[in-house]
Amino acid sequence: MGSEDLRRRRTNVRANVRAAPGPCAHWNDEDADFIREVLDLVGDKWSVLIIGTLADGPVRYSNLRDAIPGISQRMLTLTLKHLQRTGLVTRTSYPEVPPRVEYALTDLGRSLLSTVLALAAWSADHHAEIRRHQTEYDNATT
Amino acid sequence: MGSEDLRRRRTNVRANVRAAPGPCAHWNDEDADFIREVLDLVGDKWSVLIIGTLADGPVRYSNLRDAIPGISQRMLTLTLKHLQRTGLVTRTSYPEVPPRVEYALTDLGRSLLSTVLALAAWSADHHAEIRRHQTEYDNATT
DNA sequence: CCGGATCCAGAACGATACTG
DNA sequence: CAGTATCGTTCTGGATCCGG
Repeated sequence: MGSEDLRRRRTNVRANVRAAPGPCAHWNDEDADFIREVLDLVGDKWSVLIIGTLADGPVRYSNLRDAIPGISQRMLTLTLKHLQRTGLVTRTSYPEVPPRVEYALTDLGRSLLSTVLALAAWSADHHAEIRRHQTEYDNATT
Repeated sequence: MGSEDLRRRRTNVRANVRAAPGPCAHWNDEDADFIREVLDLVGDKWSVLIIGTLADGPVRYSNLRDAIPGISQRMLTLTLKHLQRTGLVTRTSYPEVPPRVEYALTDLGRSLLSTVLALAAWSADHHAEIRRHQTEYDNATT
């Protein structure tokens, strides 16, 4: 693993003693760290897809792989580990033959799901407007 | 192609092949694309910080740079362009000497701010629990 | 004062092959 | 079935220098 070792992903960048003015009125510097941790967690390519797929109940590894088009086994495993480490999903392996492993959302994961759904709703509501701005911007700069 | 596909999907009950599985019960594949666009936009290292800093009103470039500790000029410029392209912020340059440029949130940007605040609240509420899970996971795997 | 341009290290991601 | 190992590519972000 080495460079992708999970526990070293967020090497702490503390020792920030507020030399600068508060960046924002809605959160302080410490809160900013928290939200960035969550965005690092959820802002990657697959996390929200996996969380959404687990919304209805436990799902097996291969079902996840099939349900999420385009994901590689590597990223599925990696992201699941990541989500498991932060306590959003649980992994349960049943000692059978053939092996069976189920992943499920924890209560914490479900609570995040609801706020992610708000973001999804915003995306659906405004994607047309976003597209309009984008093409407008692109035309203005060419 | 339509009716043939439909027939095939119906007869796939025997095989364990979910022909075109929606990945999630809460959004379809197209919605998944939208939310990923928004996450790509907002999930980077600086976007939310900038949005938060602009929450109270227009801010000049150099004030942004000072208010956001650790950001490089390159990333500030880049991220601002990105946000401007999607219509979340506006850029207004005043033809003065010395030059002055102000950035401000659009209505779209403010609407996103409110949903981002929900995520920030979730982060603040659960960061302790997350930390606990992380150390627990790390201890279990060593 | 407000950037643009360039270079570069490291991280994220994907493809493929292999294993208990 | 459910992963791990390894390699290669692409992308991100920081440092630095330059320009209007």
